[in-house]
Amino acid sequence: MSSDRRKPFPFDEFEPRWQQRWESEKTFGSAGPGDPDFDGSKPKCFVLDMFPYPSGAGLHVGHPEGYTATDIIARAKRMQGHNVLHPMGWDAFGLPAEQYAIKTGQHPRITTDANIVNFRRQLKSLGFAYDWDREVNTTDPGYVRWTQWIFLQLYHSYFCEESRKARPVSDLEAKGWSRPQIDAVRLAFVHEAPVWWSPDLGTVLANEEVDEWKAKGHTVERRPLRQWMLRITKYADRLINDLDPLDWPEGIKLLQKNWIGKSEGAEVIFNVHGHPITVFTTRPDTLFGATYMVLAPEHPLVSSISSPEQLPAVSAYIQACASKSDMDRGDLNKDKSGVFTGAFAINPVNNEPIPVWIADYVMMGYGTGAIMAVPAHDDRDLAFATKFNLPILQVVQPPDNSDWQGFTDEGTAINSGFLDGLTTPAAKQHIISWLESNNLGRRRIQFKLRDWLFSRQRYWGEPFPIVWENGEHRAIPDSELPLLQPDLEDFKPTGDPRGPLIKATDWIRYSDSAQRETNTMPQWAGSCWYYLRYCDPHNSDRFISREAEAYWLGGNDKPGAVDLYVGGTEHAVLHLLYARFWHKVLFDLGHLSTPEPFQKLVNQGLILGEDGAKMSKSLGNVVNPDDVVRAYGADSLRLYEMFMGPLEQVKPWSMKGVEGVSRFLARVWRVAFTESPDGSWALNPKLSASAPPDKSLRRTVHETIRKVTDDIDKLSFNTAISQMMICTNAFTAADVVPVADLVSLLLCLNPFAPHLTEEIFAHLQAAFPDLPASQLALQPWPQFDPAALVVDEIEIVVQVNGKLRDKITVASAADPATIEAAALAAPRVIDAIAGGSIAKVIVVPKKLVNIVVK
RNA sequence: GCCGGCAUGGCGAAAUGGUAAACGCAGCGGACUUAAAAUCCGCUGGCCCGCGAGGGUCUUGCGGGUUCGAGUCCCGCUGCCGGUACCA
Repeated sequence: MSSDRRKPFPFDEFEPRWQQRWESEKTFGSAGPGDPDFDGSKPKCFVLDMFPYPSGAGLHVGHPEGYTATDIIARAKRMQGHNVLHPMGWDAFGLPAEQYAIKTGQHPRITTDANIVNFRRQLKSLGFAYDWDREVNTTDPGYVRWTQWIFLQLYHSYFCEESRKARPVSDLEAKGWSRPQIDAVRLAFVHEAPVWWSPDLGTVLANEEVDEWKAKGHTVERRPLRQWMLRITKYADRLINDLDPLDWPEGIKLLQKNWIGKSEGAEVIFNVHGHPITVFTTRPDTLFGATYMVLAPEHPLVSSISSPEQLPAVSAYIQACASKSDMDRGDLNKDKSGVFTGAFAINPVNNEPIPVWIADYVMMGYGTGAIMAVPAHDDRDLAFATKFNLPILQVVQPPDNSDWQGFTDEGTAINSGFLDGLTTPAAKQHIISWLESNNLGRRRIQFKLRDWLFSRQRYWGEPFPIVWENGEHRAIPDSELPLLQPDLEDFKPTGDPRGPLIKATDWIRYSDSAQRETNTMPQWAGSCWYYLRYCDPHNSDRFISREAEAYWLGGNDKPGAVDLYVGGTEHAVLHLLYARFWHKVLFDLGHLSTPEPFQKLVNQGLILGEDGAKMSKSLGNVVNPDDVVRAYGADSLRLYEMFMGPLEQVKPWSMKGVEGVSRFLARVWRVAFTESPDGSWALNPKLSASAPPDKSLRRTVHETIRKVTDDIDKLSFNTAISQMMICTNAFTAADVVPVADLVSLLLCLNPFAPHLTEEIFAHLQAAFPDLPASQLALQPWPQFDPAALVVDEIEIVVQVNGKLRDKITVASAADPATIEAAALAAPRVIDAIAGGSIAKVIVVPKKLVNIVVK
């Protein structure tokens, strides 16, 4: 006895055997341009998983959910005649890997490699049809080289405002631009600004990452540092507009749009004792209602405009804000604070003086760091004005005459001079024209999106291919790529904002007068373009060959390159935004033929623990895929995860459910085999190659082919599996099973449960030599016969006033008049309409009759 | 607060505006077995009527509406989950 539980079918024997065969025969290799077996006549299909972060914990059951879904699509598409690209790789740089290495005291190279070995073993044990020859690892020198090369593409480019595209900075050099002018417009640039610095992680973080690491218990503070930035804000418009033609969940599109945060409004220039101060507002129509102005405490003009009497209070307030951690600012959300500067601004529309305050509810990082406060029609301004007794002046009349105080929607302008009587949108247009013609302001579109903070003070990431000389940066030549990080015994963060690479003195020295940049790139760098590398993973001349790019990523008249991308929602605004940005830059520069990376995106839902709570070590409800494979087999795990419910839905785990699908697979097994008294399996005698056709069985089989084909297309795997269960139950109940029908089911089931179906089919091949010689996975997808679906008679439901009263059976070809007559003649219908008069009869062919009685 | 998503049996769920609950889990009964497991067969939303076959009636979070007909479409709520937050 090898196990405490008797196996319902010998998966533990045949699953590893088939996995070895697929590997040694390279069954799922995909040939692209340049490869020997390439067949360019087949349509391509690029089916992509979000590659995992190889953590020390190994795979959890959430990984195989998305991976099984794409595996089913990839296998089915291959059987349907597509040339399928279905690869896997490792997102192996980054903070968690380095934190793990620090914790275990081992070099991140060692721990990362060990984790990858474990992940690869686990994925292979699930029988995924990956082309393992295309495996990529973001930490491989051959990969790092091209990550750095792409960075240099950004470094050597600027955003051309006329063409709205990235262009090489050499264009600007040709026009005679100076070096500082060019540095000021590069897509990759150096900037000194307040950034998010985490003292205990010893690095800065991107805006998008801050929450994640705070949630893990790390502290984050604001600190001015010189950093590498990527000018993603130039792409804000395109990143919003280009979402439209993508087949993404609307919720994810919205999340990105909100993150980019486009606001249309105006800049208005106020005069404050000779200093022009510009504010940004989305409601220029309320300018007459501005009763005070607020500057961010960090605003550069605060000290110069403050009156001598107010200066001590102002300085104290600025001091207090600076020491306030970000957390405190968030928590004290609604409780407004602020100080009067003693200065007055002149409202340009009516020359009224209004007091200028500073308050931390205005942030330096958004807009101009200054606002005009309209307390009557803005919640925050209202709270502030109420607290500090500032005047509140109505300038918008609500359409329904509701309370104007705190009314923030659109209405009609009042108390607004020349704007009076205009609707909010009309007033906006009018005032903007007025401001522009008087040089007092202009139309302005403002985004929430900030430029991407791209440098980290860490060891485990790609070094920047940059050297510094005489305070000026420059790129190292492509021939020096990849630039690998030096081998450091001690790679721990130092707390020095230059990062741990500062310790590698030999490595830093580039020449007598030039030193290397010591910052490294964030984890996102590698994941921004890995899908491109899969198309041509071993190319040492280019990041991807022109031919491979055109074939795998272009050519289907869609903006998105990858046909299907499946992964979790957690990347909605990080990876998915960054990758789109890089893709667009490479597209602009002529390296790619599509403007978008991912045509169709699907988010798999979270799998919860058996108790309905999120799986976590502390709750002890984590399910390890290895344990499930050991007890039930890979096919059962795959099938269960697809049978649980719709892919996108959040759903709880159930071991009983795994047992249920495992029982189903055992029933399929027993259609093919019967158990001999000695425990061995022999071919089921009810299988027949020459069975007389059984019409109802045949109909079930063809209905199954039809439904499974449709459902796979819709990614509706749970209902496809239901149908295959129905078909299997029909086989179990039948006295004779035609081999061809069983093979049809096996073909349908093969993408879901590849090991079991191949094993059964191999035995059928031995017994029935007429069957095709190849594996199921290499055979064409089954076609259903519409004739087999035709039935002679159908049941029609008869309703009276919408209530089910009787059922009648009619010939399937019966015309509506015949159906109506039969319905009216049904005995229980006659009873139901007795005493009333028939007002109307609705006949829905092949479905129902509804008799309306009065 | 704002923006999304969801709400159907004891549980996971299914249902192009057309028989609500397919399929699976759990439960109940039966066959096989000395017995158990496994397997196979059958039953399984609530209430009411009937010894029974069967029949009636109610039921998709709540309240309205559109329609011959609504789980599905529209309006208004409630609850849960996710995202986001002083973004002017």
